[in-house]
Amino acid sequence: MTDTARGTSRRYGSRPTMKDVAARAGVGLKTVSRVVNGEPGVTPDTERRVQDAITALGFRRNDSARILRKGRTASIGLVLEDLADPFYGPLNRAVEEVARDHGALLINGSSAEDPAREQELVLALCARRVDGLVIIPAADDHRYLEPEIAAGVATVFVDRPAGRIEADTVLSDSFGGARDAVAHLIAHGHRRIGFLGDQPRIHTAAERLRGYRSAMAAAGLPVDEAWVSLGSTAPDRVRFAATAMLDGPRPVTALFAGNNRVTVTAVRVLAERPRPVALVGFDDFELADLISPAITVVAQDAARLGRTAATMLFRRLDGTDGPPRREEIPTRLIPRGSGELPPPADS
Amino acid sequence: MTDTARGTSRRYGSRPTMKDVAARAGVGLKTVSRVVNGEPGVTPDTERRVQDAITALGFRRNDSARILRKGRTASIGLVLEDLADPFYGPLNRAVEEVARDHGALLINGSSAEDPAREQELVLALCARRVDGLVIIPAADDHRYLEPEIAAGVATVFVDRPAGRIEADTVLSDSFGGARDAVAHLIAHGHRRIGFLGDQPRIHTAAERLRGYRSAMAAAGLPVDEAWVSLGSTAPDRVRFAATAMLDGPRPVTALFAGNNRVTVTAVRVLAERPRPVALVGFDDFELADLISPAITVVAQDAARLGRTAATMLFRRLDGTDGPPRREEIPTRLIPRGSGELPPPADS
DNA sequence: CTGAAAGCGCTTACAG
DNA sequence: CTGAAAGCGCTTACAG
Repeated sequence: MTDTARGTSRRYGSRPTMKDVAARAGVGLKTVSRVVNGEPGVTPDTERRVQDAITALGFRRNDSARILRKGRTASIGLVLEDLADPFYGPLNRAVEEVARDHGALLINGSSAEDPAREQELVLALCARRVDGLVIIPAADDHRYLEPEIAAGVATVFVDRPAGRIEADTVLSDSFGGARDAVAHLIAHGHRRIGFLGDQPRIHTAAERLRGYRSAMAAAGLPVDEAWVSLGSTAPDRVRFAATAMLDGPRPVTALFAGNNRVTVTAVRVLAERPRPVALVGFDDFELADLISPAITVVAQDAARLGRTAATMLFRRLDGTDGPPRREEIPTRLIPRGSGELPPPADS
Repeated sequence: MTDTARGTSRRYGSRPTMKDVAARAGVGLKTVSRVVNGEPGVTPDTERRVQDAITALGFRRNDSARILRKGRTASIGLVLEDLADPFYGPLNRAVEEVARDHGALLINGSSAEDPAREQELVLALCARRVDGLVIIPAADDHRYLEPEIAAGVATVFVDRPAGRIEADTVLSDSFGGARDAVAHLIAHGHRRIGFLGDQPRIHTAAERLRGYRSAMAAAGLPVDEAWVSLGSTAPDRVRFAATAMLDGPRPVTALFAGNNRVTVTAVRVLAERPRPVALVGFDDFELADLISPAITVVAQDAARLGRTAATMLFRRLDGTDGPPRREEIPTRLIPRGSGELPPPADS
């Protein structure tokens, strides 16, 4: 009886619609819509009949259809470098929480640090008509987003700035954090300090290098270019670069590692060496305090980066106008031991 | 001129549609659809006119509308406990990669270990008509999913089994891994071994406890119930429980920690104590080898869990029928030092 | 309080 | 090769 009322529509994979519910309850489509959406103007009796039909048929409103009609999709996209990178976990979670507070779902994906893949993913999200985007960019040219932004897709860049367009941005203070880290090493007596950084086309890597140079210059210390190595964070490359600095003609007595992955490899390299070398790493990581010596770091507040970006996004969606904004999140130096090691007496 | 052709539809926030493109190119709607979807049967000249209109208007196909008509949404949902937990990062990424290979987007969210929130999130995803779901369950009753599964939503549970329904499932071998860990400690001379586990209603926690008991029994060792503590993974609770076992009337000489968060706290507790205590942790974690002593772990292959689950999901979507399947992913004991410490001579 | 008609932006099935 | 009509499952605007 139930099935017949809906014709053949009970076959596996198909779902009842409001039309089916209306037919079963013996009411109009709009009345079902009213009940489903809790709108007023339905008698208790009618409402109950509709509710019964909903339960009997296992109806669940198709939000895709609703979205098509309403305009807003109540979903936002988050594009980051790698969902598996622990640094982005708290950021991801923070964006999710803000989205949830605004009743939105979160679609996310990894760019794998590939500009083409970033663009493909971002445009796929735009085709799905996400209301907004939070992007940790891999590309350095985002002009491809201009038509989308003009069409109303709110966009906020986090962790790294947008390339060749003006957009809302939330960044950590990479320059200041790096400067503080190197100044800290200098204050502990170091004069030859190595910088192990990420690829120079990445904004944060460039900023951290700038902070390194600024601190060295402020202390009147010359920088031997053999002490600066930027490139992939692949362990082999970092290991090679660190070893070259430590065993070169003018060996460094301290290392500043430009991000968490570099720090991890640096820790491994230093653990194998007979004499201690000072180390400060950009980015905090779990158990940094349990390694011996405990690792001094410049900590970023990844959750706050995400929260700030998502909040900015929803503010735009709520109608806040005005020119693109840039917010900077401070970093914090956490001394734990490795950054307070003195240079060797004979250096 | 361009704007006039589309009437007022160029206002901020609105987007051109195929109808707009058709009008501008002077062709029918269906011809635009053909060009946009690369279907055959369009003369090069017509195609060029349509392409020009697309470019001029900044048209991007609305995939939400397309989805409504086509049935499949080309998106899947992933519900896990906490996007910020590093254990789930590789799983998340693996699911994303498989989804991407199948042209699907990934919507994900955290249940925060709250059954109500899991259900709310899962049903929201069903309302969006995701094609399938990968769920790391927080709830222990999933009958709420029965109508959805009957309606064709493919569902795979990972890391923990579904509650009170039959469903495809991918699990790590928690029992075997725990048994191996405890047997390893026994082989190194321990007879009084503590188990620090997660909440007993979590399946993996129960399985690991079962593995602990099995290994003790197999070696003919009695278990003092003061050596078993299950509960929240909050550091304070774990610290309290570990301390009680270590300082009790029959002090343990070794600890088996039931997951990564427990292990981290256990490491901290042991680092503060004068004499070494053996430790094996379930779940590997970064830098476990750099702590002193390096931490012996039972490693799960989280990426493989995710890959297997997502592959199973798309196989169902591709039409594979048959009863629910269960796959078990082996674990691997990695001796690094902490699990090979002998008991104290006077024990 | 209730419902029929039109429309969101596409695709499907069909006819020329 | 091309396009008009119907429909996916909802909501909006309106009329009774």
